[in-house]
Amino acid sequence: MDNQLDARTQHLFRVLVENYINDGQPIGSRTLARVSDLEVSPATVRNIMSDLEVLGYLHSPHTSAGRVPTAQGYRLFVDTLIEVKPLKSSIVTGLKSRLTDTNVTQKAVVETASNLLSSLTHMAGVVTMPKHDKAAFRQIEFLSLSDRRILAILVVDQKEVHNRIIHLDKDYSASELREAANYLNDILAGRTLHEVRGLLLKELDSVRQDMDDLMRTAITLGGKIFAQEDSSQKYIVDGQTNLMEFEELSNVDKLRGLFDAFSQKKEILHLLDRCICADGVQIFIGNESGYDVFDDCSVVSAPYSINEDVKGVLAVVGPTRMAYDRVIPIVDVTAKLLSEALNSD
Amino acid sequence: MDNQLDARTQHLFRVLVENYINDGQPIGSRTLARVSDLEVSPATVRNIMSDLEVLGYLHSPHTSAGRVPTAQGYRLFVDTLIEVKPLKSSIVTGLKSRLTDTNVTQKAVVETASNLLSSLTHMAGVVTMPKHDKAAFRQIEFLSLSDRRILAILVVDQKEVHNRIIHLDKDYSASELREAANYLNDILAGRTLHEVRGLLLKELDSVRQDMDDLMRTAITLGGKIFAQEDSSQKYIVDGQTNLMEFEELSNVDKLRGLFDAFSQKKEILHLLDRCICADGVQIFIGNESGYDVFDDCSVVSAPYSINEDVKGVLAVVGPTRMAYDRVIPIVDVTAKLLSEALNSD
DNA sequence: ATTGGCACTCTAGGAATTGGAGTGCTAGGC
DNA sequence: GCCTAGCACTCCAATTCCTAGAGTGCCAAT
Repeated sequence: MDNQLDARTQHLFRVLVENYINDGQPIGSRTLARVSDLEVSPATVRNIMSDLEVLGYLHSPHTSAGRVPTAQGYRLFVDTLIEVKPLKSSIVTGLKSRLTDTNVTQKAVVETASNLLSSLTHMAGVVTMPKHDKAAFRQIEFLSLSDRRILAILVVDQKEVHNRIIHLDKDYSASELREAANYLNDILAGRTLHEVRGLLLKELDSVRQDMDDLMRTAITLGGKIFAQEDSSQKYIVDGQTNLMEFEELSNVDKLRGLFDAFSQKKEILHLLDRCICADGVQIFIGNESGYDVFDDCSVVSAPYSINEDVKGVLAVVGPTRMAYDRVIPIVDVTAKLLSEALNSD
Repeated sequence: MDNQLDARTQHLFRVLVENYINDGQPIGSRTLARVSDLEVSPATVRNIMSDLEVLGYLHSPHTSAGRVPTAQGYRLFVDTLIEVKPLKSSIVTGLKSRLTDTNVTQKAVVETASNLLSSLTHMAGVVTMPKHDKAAFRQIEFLSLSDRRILAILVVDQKEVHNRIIHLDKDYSASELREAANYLNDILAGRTLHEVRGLLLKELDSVRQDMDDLMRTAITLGGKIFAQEDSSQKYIVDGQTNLMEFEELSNVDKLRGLFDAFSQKKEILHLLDRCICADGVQIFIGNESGYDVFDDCSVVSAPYSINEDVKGVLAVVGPTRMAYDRVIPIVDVTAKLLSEALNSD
């Protein structure tokens, strides 16, 4: 395909996309000729638009309705034509101050980020919870409940706390539990959760008579804990309802599909997982994401990291017709600030 | 107002409401005469319907559209005419088994309950998290983070764990923290959180030189922890999107209002708090709740308790035109089973 | 290559029409 | 006095028809 558009064509295309993004109406040749500030007649513009349509960048809803960008058109726009507007520094400062409130848990920070994304963009904000694989084990405690059930409290990194209930085959005394905890704390100190998991699984395999009771107990308990998947919620959404404002999504069925996707989480997580390896802002336009529910949506995402390690992804979800030039820097900056905020722990 | 309707009128009214609930179409006199199994002509039915309209139980959307129940009509129906269908015992068993999975945390049980409510009714299910005021203090641990920040882990009742980060004015050594925790564990053991809060506040007032350092430290830390409001989410919603299916709510603005209410939580919490003192199932029909967002909705709620103390409320939210005879027992039974499930801890 | 002109297409919206559903009223029957 | 049949009336929902407006595509002229 002839990828190089001549300068005038590019200009017209950009003006068209910008205008369409602004007011949502298909743009006709006359309008475009007027707003483009070029001294050309509508007829000329028509020819050019016709070319662009053949190339797959534009599309007519019907014969007499002007043109709108296709997904491919948005892609071209975003990749080569867009002029990203940097955020006002006052906004950046505001974001920063709301994110770096050291008095809150990681989860609260993530919720704030999600909220900021959605309120700045008037679309839906999504932030995945930080991955814990590389997080450092810090401490474990056991508390015995009734009936051979034990509450395990696991502290990770600086301030994340997880608790799980495990069932046991036999009773353990309080002191046994304390000693097992001490033992585990000893041998696991400073390791990453990933290592911890591996270690325990290996040891569990080789539980033999030559271990003393203490070790056996400890390994058994530890194994049970790390065998469980962490069932806590994997991402935080905010501003879902903003999506109801958009006409292109006002079809109740589409909306329902989207909302269900948000609450089932599966598809969205898959999509976001794919963004985690990208370097900066990544954009999925319309069907590019590969998920039907997002057919009329775009997702603008960026990974965030803690101490240089990528730990999660944040994203904005909205209609394909969104103000990319505004959203991209918002996502970009929020990701950076979130990284900073979590780093400082 | 003449409150006693004659038997035939009651019968007709009930049939009308039941039919309207079933298929959502306004009922005309001819239809009603036919389905009511009474040997009366449509004209007679018309007269009766006209009376019911004067009394405020029915309403015509327009001149030639049959009639639908008003909120007051639903109220009459629910209070005096309804025949509640008991749940099949197989369903009850199913509910029970899903709720009494002892391997999970309180929060998970509440989430399950919410999910059951929504999936059984195809409407939205809401369950408040158990109140903790009367919950027993069990144990507290301190973990020092960097920068004079401390992670406090608070175990309540049998298996609820809360963690908070507190800021301090000076550094404490690990052993100081351990001793403070021990001290607090000692003096607070077995008390309710309510008592604990009161106790600490009182002591905090009278922190004087005559206390030793240990006590001062402990009281200060404890005070800081219990001064913070518990910011964890206060209720769990499931099946919001089910509400999109109902034509009477398909107005995007109404739906948006509802969804926003769910995510802001404030109004819904107020409403549910009012139910907490009721004894059994309570129903708010249309504007009875006093909140505009619920104008076209009904809320069917019931409190649940742990060890005889009311700890929370669960509810189903749906359109006023809902199958009360099905929903009421579902809410009722779920509340009882949830109580049981949480009791057994 | 660009432009003006013109015929053509399509849609959104309004006006008019029609059939169906249901009511309210009245007069007559039990 | 209650019930009923009949009838005129009302209103809505769906259909059709029409028109104005917007925009295109093509062609011939520059």
